[in-house]
Amino acid sequence: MTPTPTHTEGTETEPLDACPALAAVDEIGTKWRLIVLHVLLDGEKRFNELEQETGGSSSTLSRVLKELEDSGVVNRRVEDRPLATYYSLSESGQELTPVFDELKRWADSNLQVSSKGD
Amino acid sequence: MTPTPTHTEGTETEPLDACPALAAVDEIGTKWRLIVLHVLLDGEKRFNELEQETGGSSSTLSRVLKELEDSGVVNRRVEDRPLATYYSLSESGQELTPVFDELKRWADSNLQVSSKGD
DNA sequence: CGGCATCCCTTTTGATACTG
DNA sequence: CAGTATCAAAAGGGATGCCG
Repeated sequence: MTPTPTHTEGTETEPLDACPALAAVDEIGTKWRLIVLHVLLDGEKRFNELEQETGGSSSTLSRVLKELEDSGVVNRRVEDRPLATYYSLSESGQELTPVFDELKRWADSNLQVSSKGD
Repeated sequence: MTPTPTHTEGTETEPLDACPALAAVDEIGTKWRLIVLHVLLDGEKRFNELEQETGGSSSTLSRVLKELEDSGVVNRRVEDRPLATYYSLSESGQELTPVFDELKRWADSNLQVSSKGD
């Protein structure tokens, strides 16, 4: 039965990008972007620090950081004095906090940190 | 995959594996997993429907579905009568709702469906 | 130190074809 | 319809080296 599925809008085109959530997934839904974003939630970091805290290589960081900058979620600030580059979350980037907050909550409830007593 | 944080555990600056959010990213933080999860949030779907609604190929769906089942976020149900397989979110999977809800909210506020024509 | 280019290996994804 | 296997292509990611 159910010849009339209410969810079938009859759209032949994949409205994947038409859905805000999917659009978001497309923008930040990759492992490294999420990792970098998460680290940045802690505050402004230098390229150097990101490498260490994320465990990613410079090439990877360089790429992801640029993607994130392009997406407008990350801000880059160059300091002349000590001559250092600082990365931080932009306004929209910081608004991702609740997302990570819920993710963390979910993980805490449904995932187990497993045996970390190694 | 598996970032394998082989960094020096001597510092407490990179508790990547100790962070639940990162563990979650590791479990569901991939494009296809997020897409499938999102579609499943709409309700129980057949393999067939998932292929069309996600736009993924059978091999990709098959793989991702299995990963999700393995993670315990997706449940598989085989119906004998019409002989059909139904996929749905498990308890933990459904608890991802707030995550996607926040993600959608973020996208709606910070992302714009913008120019999708060109 | 920040960042990029290059080389190269690994993972992901898709097409296609085939089976139950 | 559901699901798998194989193969080839693409993207991801790391190591190294180099330059500002």
